[in-house]
Amino acid sequence: MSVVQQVKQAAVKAITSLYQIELREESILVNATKPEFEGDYTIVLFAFVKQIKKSPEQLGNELGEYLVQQNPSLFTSFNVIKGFLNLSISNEYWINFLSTNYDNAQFGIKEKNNEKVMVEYSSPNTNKPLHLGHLRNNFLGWSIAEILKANGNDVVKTCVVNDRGIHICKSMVAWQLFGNNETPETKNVKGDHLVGDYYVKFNDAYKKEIDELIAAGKTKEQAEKEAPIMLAAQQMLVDWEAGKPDVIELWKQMNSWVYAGFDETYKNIGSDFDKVYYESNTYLLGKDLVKQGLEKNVFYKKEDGSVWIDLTKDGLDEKVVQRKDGTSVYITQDIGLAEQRQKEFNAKQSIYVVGDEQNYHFKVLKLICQKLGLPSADGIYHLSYGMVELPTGKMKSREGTVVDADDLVAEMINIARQKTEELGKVKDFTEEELIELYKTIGLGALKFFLLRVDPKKKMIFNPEESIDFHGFTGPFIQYTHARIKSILRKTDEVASFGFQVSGSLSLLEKQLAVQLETFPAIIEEAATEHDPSKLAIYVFNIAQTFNSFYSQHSITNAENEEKKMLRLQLATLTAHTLKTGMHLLGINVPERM
RNA sequence: GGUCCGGUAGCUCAGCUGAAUAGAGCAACAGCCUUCUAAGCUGUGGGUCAUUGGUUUGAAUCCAAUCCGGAUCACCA
Repeated sequence: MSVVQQVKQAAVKAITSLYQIELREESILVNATKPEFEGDYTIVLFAFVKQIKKSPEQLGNELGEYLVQQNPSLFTSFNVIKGFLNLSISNEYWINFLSTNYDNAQFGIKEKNNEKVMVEYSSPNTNKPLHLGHLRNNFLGWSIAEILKANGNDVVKTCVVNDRGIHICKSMVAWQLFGNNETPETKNVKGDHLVGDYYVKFNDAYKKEIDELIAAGKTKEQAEKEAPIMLAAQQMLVDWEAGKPDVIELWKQMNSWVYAGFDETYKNIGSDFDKVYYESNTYLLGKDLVKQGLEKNVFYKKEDGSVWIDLTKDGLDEKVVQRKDGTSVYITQDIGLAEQRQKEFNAKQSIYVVGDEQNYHFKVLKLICQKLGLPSADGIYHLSYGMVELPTGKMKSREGTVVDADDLVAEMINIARQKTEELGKVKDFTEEELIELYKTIGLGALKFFLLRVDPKKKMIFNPEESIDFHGFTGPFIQYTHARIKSILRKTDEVASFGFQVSGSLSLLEKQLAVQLETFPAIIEEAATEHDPSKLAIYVFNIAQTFNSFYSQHSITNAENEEKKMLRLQLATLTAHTLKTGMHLLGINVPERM
């Protein structure tokens, strides 16, 4: 049990027995004591001053006295300042905490609870390569899945590939028109980039045709509708749905190029999935649910045959769920897929990692599923994240302002190489080790940069100012880990030395121990709030505290053997915690750098 | 227009289930490498927490209004 929990429990007991008042543990506010005051944890008394009808000072003194008396192994002393009861936790408690946990590489990871969670993330379109926005999605999705695993859940990672629709047809048409049978092999370019290039070519040609039509006297609207290349794309979609063999073949061909490209990128950035769905297989799902919904009067039919749901009572609008021609819309397949996955996994939570532009969509999806009575409905959670923008505004593929994922990753690795070479600390590394290290650092910097902020906030990425390697960054934490490992490599005493420390802890020794002790609680918080940034901030704080500790205390040349062992334990547990915490963000930590 | 999200140091962000003098990083400035990795550490300066009003013993945090920025409200996905 965590210290904070123990404090709360003890406080509840104390208040009950002193004042005969029943309190819930949650109603007791326990904070870390501010550094300028004496103590480790602080109970804020104002909340129950009224109920108990005593002055905060009196209450604090009575409570403090009782707590110290009843829990001598936990509390050693207390002081009351205004409405704050500051409690000092005993040295023995921290020392005991360290000696029982320091060698546990799994520290912070919870036991399995067999609760199933589905995480859907990445979900790319097959008409263009991944860009910076997708990276935020992938890193978030992967991280939240790992965090939930660490919190005891049984996690299934899924991906829904949008492999059909008008946008794919655009790339196909452009390739037919301008491609000259070009392939990724003949052009020596990744398949997703090749297909993306034709998507751009389509839009260029489309724009040109519109201009020509306008010059010939058409209105802008007419021109947009009548441009031959757009008509060709629309025809291709019709042909695709009709299963026309040559269209299907081209579609399969081009998609296979894209998948080969995606696989390379995913492998590079560390994304993986337990199950991949393709919209070409799932886009017809949900039709039977529309029928059921009509029978249950959840949906209603208009005269023209289209099917709707009225969500005005829920503060939303009316929403179409089936077109008048009987075909389904986007949300219909999401409902169908939700049902299918319910049958497949029976997950308690379904987390959709999707940008905040779809907030409304997911509100509607959850409501509809609830109204249809799908068992998985209440567990639907939209992990909504803000767009990644450039200083100039949003990224626009048509304007060529998109930051390509592969390019960016390569650039980061390149910067990692430059900086590492400048420092010249790894001259004895083999070529393979260097390549590995540059990737670890470059990708670590990028992932940390994208994960350290609250997911729901939009963020600005400035490609001109490259991502920093100092301060609140991935490499800073990696460096701290490497430093510790360097010390531990030089000593193998830790595992064999059974010791008993009796002296007191220095300020920084204790601060580090106190922070390390909260790791399990931080993982739990990140999991319940679906927020990896909590973990990123925590890991940074640990590294910061360790570095201060490191600069003030010698570990291998400590004042005495006891201190040395204590510090080795602190360092070991710090290394484990940094490694685990970074792993949960999808970031590796090197042994040396 | 309706709904939702955001506005905290020059910049990027924590803090937002109310509590002590609002915190980090970057940038600026001043120090610290014959001692475990200086991708580090220490210190200094830097704030009308968008504005106004309210609730409260106590508000960056809760409520209301206003201003600014964004998203969304398709028989698109």
